[in-house]
Amino acid sequence: MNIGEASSASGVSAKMIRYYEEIGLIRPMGRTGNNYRVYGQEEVHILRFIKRARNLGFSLEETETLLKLWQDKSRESSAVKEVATTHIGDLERRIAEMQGMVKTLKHLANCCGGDNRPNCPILDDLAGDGAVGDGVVGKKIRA
Amino acid sequence: MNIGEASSASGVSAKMIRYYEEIGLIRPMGRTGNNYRVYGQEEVHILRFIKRARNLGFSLEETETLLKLWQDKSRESSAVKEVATTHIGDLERRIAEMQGMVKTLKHLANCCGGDNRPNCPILDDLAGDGAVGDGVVGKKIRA
DNA sequence: GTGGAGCTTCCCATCATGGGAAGGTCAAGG
DNA sequence: CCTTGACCTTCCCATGATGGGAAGCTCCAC
Repeated sequence: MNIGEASSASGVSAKMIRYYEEIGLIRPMGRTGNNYRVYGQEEVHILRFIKRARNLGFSLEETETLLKLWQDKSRESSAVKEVATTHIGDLERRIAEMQGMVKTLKHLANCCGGDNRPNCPILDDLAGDGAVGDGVVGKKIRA
Repeated sequence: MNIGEASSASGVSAKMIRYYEEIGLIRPMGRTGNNYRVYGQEEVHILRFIKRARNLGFSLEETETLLKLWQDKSRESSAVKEVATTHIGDLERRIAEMQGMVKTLKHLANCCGGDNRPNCPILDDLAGDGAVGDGVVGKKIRA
């Protein structure tokens, strides 16, 4: 199987497969005489594992940890659970931040007529003349 | 006022102030004889506007739009409202995606004993042997 | 006059991904 | 046999927003 086939079989772009190899997330693949990478079912399986972990929002670093745990027969499932629960915490913190932003924005948008008059509470608030407060919704956009 | 003072008055790092100038988000500042940038209250005000928009999760591009609308006396507040509501939609989509991830992860973590036995439903699911489905929680991590 | 704090520009790193160029290779069809 | 097009290879660059740090200048206080 060439990289293109492995790509469509796993849902990971060829570009990313090469990148994952480059950063050591997956082992360098064997090559044919024409220097093409060769993949088998095993590799597709690994790539789909990675794809799913990424879909769940794990970083590549976390994915690497999970991948090693997956391939380690003697691993402790508590280690995996810890990675997962830490990640849940991260996600929930980011969700809460974003919900704060939405709440503030909705409040402002509700107060904003949206008509042709230049008065706009959204801009007034951003300019700091309003009373909604200075950055109360969260300091960091991304955790 | 030098850049350091403007930075602490606005909450925007000196590095970022220079960057905003470089990408044209703010006008190039006048310089003193020693080539130091000089800032006044007006500029601090603008920087705080930017800071607040960033805190609300607006991208720099959106912030630029808002900034122009803010400085345009003849703007229509409907334009501002549109930027805000679009942004609310973006945020809500991302929140929903993340909530899907959290739900799936919590389900998996609940099923995972977290003890020393190597059986782990989280890894089983990531490996694609489980029944939870293939990436149902959202294709893209970031919108 | 000296030390340290602050300013300048310039380059590099992050994280994950995509775009694209330049060149090799293979298969099919004229 | 030769062309065409699809595929592969490596290499460099870009994103978005931010930080780190080096090298060199200036300014102020002591």
